[in-house]
Amino acid sequence: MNEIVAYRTLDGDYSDDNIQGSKPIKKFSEDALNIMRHDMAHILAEAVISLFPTAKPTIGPFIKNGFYYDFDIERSLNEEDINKIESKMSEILKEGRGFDKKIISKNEALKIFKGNSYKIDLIENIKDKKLTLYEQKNFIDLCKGPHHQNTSEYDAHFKIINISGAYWRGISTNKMLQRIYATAWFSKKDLENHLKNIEEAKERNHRKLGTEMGLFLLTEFSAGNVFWKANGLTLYSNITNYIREEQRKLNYFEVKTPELVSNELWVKSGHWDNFKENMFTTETDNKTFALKPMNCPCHIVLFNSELITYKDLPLRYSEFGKCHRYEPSGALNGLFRVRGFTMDDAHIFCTEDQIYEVCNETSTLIEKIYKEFGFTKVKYNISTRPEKSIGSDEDWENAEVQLKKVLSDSGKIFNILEGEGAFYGPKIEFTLEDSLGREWQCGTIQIDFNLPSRLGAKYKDKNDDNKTPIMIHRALVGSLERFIAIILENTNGWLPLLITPIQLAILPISEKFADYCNELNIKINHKIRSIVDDSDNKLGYKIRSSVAKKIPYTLVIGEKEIESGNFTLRNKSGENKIINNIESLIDFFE
RNA sequence: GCCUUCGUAGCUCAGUGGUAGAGCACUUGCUUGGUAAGUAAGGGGUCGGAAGUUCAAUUCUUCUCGGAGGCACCA
Repeated sequence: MNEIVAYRTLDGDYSDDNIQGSKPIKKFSEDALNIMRHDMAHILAEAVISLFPTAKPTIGPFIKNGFYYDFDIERSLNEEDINKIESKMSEILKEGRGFDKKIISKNEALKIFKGNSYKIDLIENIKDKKLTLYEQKNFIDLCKGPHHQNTSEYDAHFKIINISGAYWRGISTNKMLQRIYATAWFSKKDLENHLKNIEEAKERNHRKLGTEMGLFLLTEFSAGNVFWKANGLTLYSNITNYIREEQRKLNYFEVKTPELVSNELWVKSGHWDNFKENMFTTETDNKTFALKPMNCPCHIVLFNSELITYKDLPLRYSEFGKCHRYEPSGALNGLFRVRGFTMDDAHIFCTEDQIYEVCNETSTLIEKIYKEFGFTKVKYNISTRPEKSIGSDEDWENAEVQLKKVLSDSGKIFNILEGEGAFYGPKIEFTLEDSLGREWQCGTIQIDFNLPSRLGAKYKDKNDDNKTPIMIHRALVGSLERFIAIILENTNGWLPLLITPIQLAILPISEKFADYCNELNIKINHKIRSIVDDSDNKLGYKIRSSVAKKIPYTLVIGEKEIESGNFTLRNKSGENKIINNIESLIDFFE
């Protein structure tokens, strides 16, 4: 039997043809899995067509963990339909299907797909004169392939995951189609494992953890805005305090600027023209105000209020700035995407020559903070000059070279996203990977050649001439709200000791020891975020309850401890550590 | 914003065209217990909101608000 499924070309595409430089794709490899998933998309399409003969198939690629197929179907599919489709797919697989490749002309293709306007659209947009079809027993699809010869070459284990809407060609003015998402694997075990991972991710959902740990509330009274509870605010403050200390070491000036700002500033900055639709506005005293969607113009207002000389540069303004952006209702997503969020923002004013120094210190800071909060896998992207941009060639060239140098000097491997920079300057983006393998773009360093001159920022150089500074926008974790969600899901609520809202639960074995515990709590709670559970419950119950609240340590206090003066510190897994006195206990948490 | 779907007690969720139920939590009593649920009793809900159909709506219909999963969007 043939052990080669298809080929992988030099540019990474899959192909049936062994073009020069291609690598063979072996059976059951990762690439073969993708091809199998694409096979399954065709099987799905056959199943759907057999159950809904008027349905028009459109496109159906493989994706991470599975595949989808978009259909135009007269009525919307329900749970029952899904079950039927799954059964039908199983039937088809039992019979087995071969995928026969046919090369035909455009005209022939137009004839074959004449009832399907979507396929016609695709065919008309294909440049080649010849195109390929893959034909199976009861279904034929326009498809560049490749496919396995026959489904009998493997066991496919699949499951339909969900149905959703998706615009034809991804354009929101086009018709919305029905997208069927499914997952597929070569073994039952892989499938089950994947389904288990989905369950695991649900268990770790930050909304669930937020409720269990008493962190925050999301309510209809302000969709997209967070009500922080005491524990959540403790967490939030612990993060900002840590960042604040680190910034202080780097000579930042922390500032606070208004949330409500006259549109005069937004008109000047250009935000009014470009982003008015995404800003919350209000009319008061016949003037228009907007909630700030970002902090930069406000920081330039501060910069302009003083006489700044070259001796003051680099000048670093930081702000935990509360920003508001109107996000479409469908975009809101727990703490991940909100309408009111706090940026750990800073704007650093400097000269061209200082770009390297500033970006280097910022990059180091970002690394340090990610590490402290438990993220060690970081990816780096540099986005370069787009077609539509402002600023001189020299400025762009200089800035891009310096950004690249910052990363390469510290031994980082990075991607270059050509032309992906903002119109006002290039940027570095920091993406971290969490324990479930998901990636989150958090930190960013952006050079700005535009806004300082637009808002008239000036400093005096050595010759007493007015110069326009370069401004560097910089965020470390990005939105604090979003970062808290990421860190919660990454740790499943077992937050780093530094930031966890409650570090220690003191558990008296019985009421008799409650006073001792409360006194102990008073002695330590200026250094340790501790609570006493003096409820009338048994020890086992109290332990269970503190574990459920994700409190990392407990101290069990009974006759033994009081007599010996020792403390037994229990961690979440039930391991004990003997501590001799209060000082050592405090040291442990510091 | 669009598609699908959901909204019942503090939390997780059952259920019904005749105004509701469980577990956990909570309160009280008993229990004073040594490492993940001791025990009994009790309180608690305009069934997201509005309108409509009906003798009767939490249940059906429409609108609206909010959530979830996607799509689009994300300076």
